[in-house]
Amino acid sequence: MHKYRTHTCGELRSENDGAEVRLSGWIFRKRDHGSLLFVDLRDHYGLTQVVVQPDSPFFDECQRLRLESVITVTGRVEARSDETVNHKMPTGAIEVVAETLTIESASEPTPLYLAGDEDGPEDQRLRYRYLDLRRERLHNNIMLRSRVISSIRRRMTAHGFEEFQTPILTCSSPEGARDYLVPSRIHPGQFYALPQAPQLFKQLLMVAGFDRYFQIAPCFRDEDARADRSPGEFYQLDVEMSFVTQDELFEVIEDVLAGIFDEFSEKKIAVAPFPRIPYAEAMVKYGSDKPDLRIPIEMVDVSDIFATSGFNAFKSVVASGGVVRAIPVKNVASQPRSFFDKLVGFATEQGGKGLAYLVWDGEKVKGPILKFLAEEELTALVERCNVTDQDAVFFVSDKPGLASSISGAIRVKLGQDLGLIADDVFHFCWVVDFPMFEFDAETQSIIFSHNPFSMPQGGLEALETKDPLEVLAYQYDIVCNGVELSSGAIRNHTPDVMYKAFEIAGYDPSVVEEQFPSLLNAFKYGAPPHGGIAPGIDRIVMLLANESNIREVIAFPMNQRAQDLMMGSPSEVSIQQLRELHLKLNLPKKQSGAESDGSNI
RNA sequence: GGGGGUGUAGCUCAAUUUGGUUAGAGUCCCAGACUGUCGAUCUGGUUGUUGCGGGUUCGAGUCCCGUCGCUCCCGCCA
Repeated sequence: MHKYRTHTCGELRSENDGAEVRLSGWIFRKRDHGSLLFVDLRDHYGLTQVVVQPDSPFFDECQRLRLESVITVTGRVEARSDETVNHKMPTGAIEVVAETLTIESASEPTPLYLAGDEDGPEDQRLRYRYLDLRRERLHNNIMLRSRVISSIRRRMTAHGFEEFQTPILTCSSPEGARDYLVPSRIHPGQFYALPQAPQLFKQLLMVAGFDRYFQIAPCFRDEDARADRSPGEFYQLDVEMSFVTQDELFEVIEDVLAGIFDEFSEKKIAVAPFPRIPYAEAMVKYGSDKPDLRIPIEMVDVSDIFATSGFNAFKSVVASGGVVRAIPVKNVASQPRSFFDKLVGFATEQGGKGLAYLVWDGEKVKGPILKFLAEEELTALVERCNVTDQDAVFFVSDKPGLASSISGAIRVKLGQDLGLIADDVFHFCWVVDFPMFEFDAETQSIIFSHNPFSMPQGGLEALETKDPLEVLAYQYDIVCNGVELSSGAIRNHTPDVMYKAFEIAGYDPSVVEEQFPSLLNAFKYGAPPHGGIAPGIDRIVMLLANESNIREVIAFPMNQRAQDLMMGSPSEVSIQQLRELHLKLNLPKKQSGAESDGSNI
């Protein structure tokens, strides 16, 4: 008989009745009847009830054992009598009557209670992550993650992709987020950087002729956390393809993602091809470049109708380059006054100057701005917004950018408050045709709006002849239920277009040569047209696991302040280590309090 | 860097309007009882710098100021 187990704790059924078996696992729960003891033994695979009889020599010992102790039990499988079958457990038809018991590892009382549904405090959960991971929900999330990644590998390989590794110690790049730096011992004063993404390497692999690349790639960015953004590091399904058009790439990614979501979720998935929404249209219709298409509300521009109206507040905004966006909502005429007032308050919180609205209630139209509108303007609004009885239309008027973000926030809020967001569906879409450049109000200059490596639509000619702010890029995002899963692009693979694009963004050719020497040089020796994308693995698993915080799908996450409470990182290092690295600390003056938790480093 | 929420026993939470005796309950833990439970049950018991520091007051968990932790958001995230 195997030293530890003949079966797992999720395995035994009534067919095993009478078998002599051995199980090992953790004591999940105990029910102590004084002269009869039930132990629910748990391992990775499940739970099995073990019965300890009063005449067992180890009865007292087992009684004293605390929950979460690890034991090995040898005994006989017995089918339970009809009244004692537990239908809630897969192994509920049997139990194991213990004949011998070995204590592998006794447990102290645990700082987290593992047999309940309630989460403990976040810092305790992180500090004792190995205990939290024993709980079913988290345990399942991590297994889901493993299976998703394994399925991704199968699917990518089936599509003809090869998996690569790229360096973790690389060099700092001038664009993007803050880098994590690693000092060099051999080269005093010089640093490696951890890659924010393997962007340059994957493009160089295309130049090297490998054709179809993928990697489950760790990415490191020193940026602050959000609920859906783990600080420090995260994983991408990094993809790059040669000789590919945008549509071909979409087809591959749609197949992989739809396949994954179909395999690992019961929710409905909008079938491929996913809708393709131009960026400019998304900003008007949904007020966002990551629209949640589950919300059945679409905004419309009504600037022209108000431009000539008697409502001076809006009229003047339009006259000075602003817009008016209408948010039509079905069946809200019977909502109380407070519903409308609260929404006006919300609009102000979002930075709006206010929120106008009209309500169609039977024969009557109501609303604070009604008196400013002529009959034909009202008719035009009804037509433009597809208004029917009992509908309301909200109006936001501001500069285009603000109007989009405010109306977008209102759209999401309405979706939530009115319960319009179906939670049994994954609604994917592509947002395409992002602008190549944008105007930076702060520096009063033109900057890259996404990344400088995208191919401008129309190529060199577009860059040379069009208004830079009108040039679109082969730059796209894939979005699911309002979550941005990834950006991607067809890349610019020619030096002359690269020089020109950087010139428009105010960079001298020498700057391009200095900052991206590897890519630029590589492109001088024959580079294939190529493009790619890099969906976030953590976010995909988060959606599939129905979790609202990304920590719930990461085995060992950091807290919001980028600390690993379990390992105690980041931490101080010895003077000797610093000396070898030619570093001298220059710590901030203000050392707070006696509390020494390393947080002021 | 800024804004919001929160902090009471190991854990989950309570403590009445504007502040009033020795800060309670469940769970965990400890002891005892119990042969069919499955979140076992029953009896008894231990557990507190009310995050920390200061202030107002005859009196502070409660009010004020500061500070710290956790968290959500903004900034940031090619």
